[in-house]
Amino acid sequence: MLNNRSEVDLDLVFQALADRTRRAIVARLCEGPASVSELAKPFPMSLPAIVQHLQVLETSGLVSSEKIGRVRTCSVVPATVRLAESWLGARRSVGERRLDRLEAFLATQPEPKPESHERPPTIPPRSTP
Amino acid sequence: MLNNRSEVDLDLVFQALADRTRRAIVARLCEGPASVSELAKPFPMSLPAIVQHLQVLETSGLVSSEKIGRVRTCSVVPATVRLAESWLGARRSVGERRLDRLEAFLATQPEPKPESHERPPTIPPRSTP
DNA sequence: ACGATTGTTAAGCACATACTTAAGTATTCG
DNA sequence: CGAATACTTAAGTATGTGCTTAACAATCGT
Repeated sequence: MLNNRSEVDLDLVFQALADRTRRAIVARLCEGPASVSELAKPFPMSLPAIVQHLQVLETSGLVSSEKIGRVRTCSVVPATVRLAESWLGARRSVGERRLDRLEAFLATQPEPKPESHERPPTIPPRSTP
Repeated sequence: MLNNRSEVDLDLVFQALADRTRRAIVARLCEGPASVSELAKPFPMSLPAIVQHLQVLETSGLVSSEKIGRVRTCSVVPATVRLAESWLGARRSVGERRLDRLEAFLATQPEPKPESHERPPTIPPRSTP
């Protein structure tokens, strides 16, 4: 039902967030609503490019906008930010459950041989053969 | 500094998450490590396609893997999941600060008697959950 | 009414993505 | 050894993305 819809939405939401410019726009809108040209000002690209980014953001549901007169005012949609955040939170909590189980297991072991468990992302794990 | 690097990483992380199949792989790996063909089993696509998805995930830092013998074992990298989550959390908290400010402002308004026919606020005081 | 401001639409281009099939490489097992 | 297993690599293809420039509204101040 809404599971399917959420999945579709998440595609669009994460896709929208997968761009530095769009993340900057979202960050800016979190400080308060802004017009299109106001949003465009910091970026070294054409205004139509920004409009396209805004379309992506609006299609994803991260941003909403309303045009009054000749100025379109954009705002962030917190619920959508929360949607993405909660997907990640759900994954993390599962991982932590697992980590808890691992720790519980290690607590039963007599020799606490320290192993690194958190590495920087791009560095491959040390092989322990 | 590391800000720049984080931004670059976030591009890759959100891009990696912007695909239903890859999110399902991450979700599966949050339950525990798995081999490539084990990961491929639920999906109606070729094994090379899954390998390509895994490369995207590994490049993003969301997944790490190690090959032992002929089987490659993949695991999730919780720190990277947290990286994405915390970016969203930071945005959300800014938005909530704003909402707090709005609510504080509304609290200072003595008479909610609407005698002006100004355009009513487009965003209601309390957001829908 | 005129011109400046603010945004929109359309077309096009270079490059990236999500697959496919086909063929190859190790590694394990009988 | 030889066959099955578990990937890996390469090449091709269709579609999507992130821009650009050019031309076109609509609205506002004077």
